[in-house]
Amino acid sequence: MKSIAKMSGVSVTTVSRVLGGSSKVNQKTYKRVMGVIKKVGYRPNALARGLSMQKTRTLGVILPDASNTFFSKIGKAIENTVRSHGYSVFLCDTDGIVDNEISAIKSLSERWIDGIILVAPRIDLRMLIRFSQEYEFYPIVADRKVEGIPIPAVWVDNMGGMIQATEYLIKLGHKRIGFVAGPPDVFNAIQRLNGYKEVLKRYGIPYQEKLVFTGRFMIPDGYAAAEYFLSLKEKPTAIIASNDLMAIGILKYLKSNGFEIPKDISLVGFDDIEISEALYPALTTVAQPIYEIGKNAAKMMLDYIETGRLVPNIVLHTHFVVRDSCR
Amino acid sequence: MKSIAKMSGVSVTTVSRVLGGSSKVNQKTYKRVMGVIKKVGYRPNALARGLSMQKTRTLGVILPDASNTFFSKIGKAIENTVRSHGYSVFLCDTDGIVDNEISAIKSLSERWIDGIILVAPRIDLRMLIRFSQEYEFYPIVADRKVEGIPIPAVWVDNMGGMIQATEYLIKLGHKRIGFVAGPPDVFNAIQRLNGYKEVLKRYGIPYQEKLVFTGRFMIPDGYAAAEYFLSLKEKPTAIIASNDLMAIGILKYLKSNGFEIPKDISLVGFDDIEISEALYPALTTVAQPIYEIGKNAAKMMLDYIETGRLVPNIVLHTHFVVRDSCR
DNA sequence: CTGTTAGCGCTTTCAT
DNA sequence: ATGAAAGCGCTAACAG
Repeated sequence: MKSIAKMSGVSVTTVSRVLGGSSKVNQKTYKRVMGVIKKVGYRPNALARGLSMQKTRTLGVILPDASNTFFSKIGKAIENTVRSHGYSVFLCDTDGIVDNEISAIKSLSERWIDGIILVAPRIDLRMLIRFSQEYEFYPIVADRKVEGIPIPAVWVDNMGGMIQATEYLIKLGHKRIGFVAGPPDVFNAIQRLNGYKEVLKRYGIPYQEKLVFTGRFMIPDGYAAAEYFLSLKEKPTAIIASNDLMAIGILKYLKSNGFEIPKDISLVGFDDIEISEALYPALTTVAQPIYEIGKNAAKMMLDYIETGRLVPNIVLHTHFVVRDSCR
Repeated sequence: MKSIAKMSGVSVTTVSRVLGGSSKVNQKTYKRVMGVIKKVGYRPNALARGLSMQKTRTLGVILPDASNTFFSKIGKAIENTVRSHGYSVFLCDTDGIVDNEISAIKSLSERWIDGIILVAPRIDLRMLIRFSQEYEFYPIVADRKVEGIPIPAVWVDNMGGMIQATEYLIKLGHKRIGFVAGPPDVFNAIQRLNGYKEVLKRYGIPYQEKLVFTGRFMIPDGYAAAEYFLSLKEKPTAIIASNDLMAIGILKYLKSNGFEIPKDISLVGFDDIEISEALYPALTTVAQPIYEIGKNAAKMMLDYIETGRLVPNIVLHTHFVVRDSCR
């Protein structure tokens, strides 16, 4: 910067102003300086700028599992919408481990990122708020319901989605519905289970523990769940998986063991990831507005940073996608 | 830092030395200062440190599509292996567009990252080398063959993998094999097509353009490909997809149109992503060492940065996974 | 409209 | 073993 100041015969300040698009610069000097900048191919030093401005135009995104399409799509959505506003994104993968979330927050804060978007975090939110104050970043929570805590959040009505799915099955005549739950420490997993329970209650069907199998949202868990359900004396006539990945595992087990879907057993998933439609039979599932989650979280962050004021929460809704895996 | 210097009655320099783990510091002062650091919960400012040291302990990773498990797994592998060495990772998604790759490089270089790992980049490598010199970062290329250009790279023998797949089909008795290619500007896509052609030649089977359909590596492309192949007068008895995602699309089309696999038509994929095994029939495919690609790229980068010297290329190999989609 | 000057928080000679 | 001071590249008052 110093050199380009020299080359164009002005002070560094003026160069800085040209770079910053300040209005207080003579048209002619502006052009001259800009010319030199272009010619030399000068690139500003974001570190120095950040150090000086106390702002980095960089955001952190913390994901439980970047190799899961559901989350990576959210990450992608965030990056896309934020980039057009001149922000860059730091991505951290935590494998769903709280300690990793915490160290990600710390590491991010050392880099003076302006804000952190936590996707489906498991961290205690009071702790998060403490960190955000101590390290001075704007927090946003995505894909987890937040209540009574001043952190802007966007989430999906998981319970409502599961209610719809369960109800659909019951109306189809199913009474014994197996449920593959997610990890009990994941808020969304609980919500989905609650949706299932709620519908059973409404329809006067007793809730049975043995019809619930708990997994960790991965394909093999679904496989194991199906194996378990089919070992039962009274086998379920339908199975709901708390996410599509586990539904895929179920599908796999059923088909390799000679069961036909939906003839012998009905199956419902949750998420509507891309492959679900391509499965055979195409999976009936609860579609989440995946991209929207990320996009909204990003927008909220931009807003939050801009205004410095808490932005209102956003609740998105699922929609039930009927395909060919139930009857 | 200043305040903790004051609190422990030493100079900033000493604090800096304590933080940096310098040996030239009295045991007692070390402990005293460390105590204060811990108590205050001090966090270093990575920006200032970076500015001063001209090193940020941060790497950039540029991916064509972060929402594709294949790439996000690679990204995850990189982050995992690099994190234990104190490095953080900036992830950029380019949607496979060269211009985005270039702006990602620029944006990353402004942040003074120490190195950039480009995964399956489409950029002209001479240009990359120019950038790396101009902006002073260490480049590593992953998942693309690099020859005659001084950029360390790790890639997979795509052609060899496809040769194996094609040969397998031919030995099964197939003569009319449809091939779903990837984008012609993607190096790996060309390599895979070449593998296919090579085997045809070896076995004296004439190469026919109409048996090749070009897609963009996504599920719908496979669907379209299958539709195309089955509209042919002489339909292929087997189809090879250049990646598993497209194979899934093919599977979908075939099954929804009453074709049985492998009875009516055989199918082979490429990549061996997680779902491929869970499909029905389980997909016979060419497995890539996905995690290894990322891990090796990361290690090479660490090495490169450490020694400042070019590290040798690494060529990984596929292995053919026979499952149930061929006969 | 433009330049001077003082930091931003940290590392690193160079003295002591 | 410790400290003073310069400097990394940039922005932001404050003067002019």
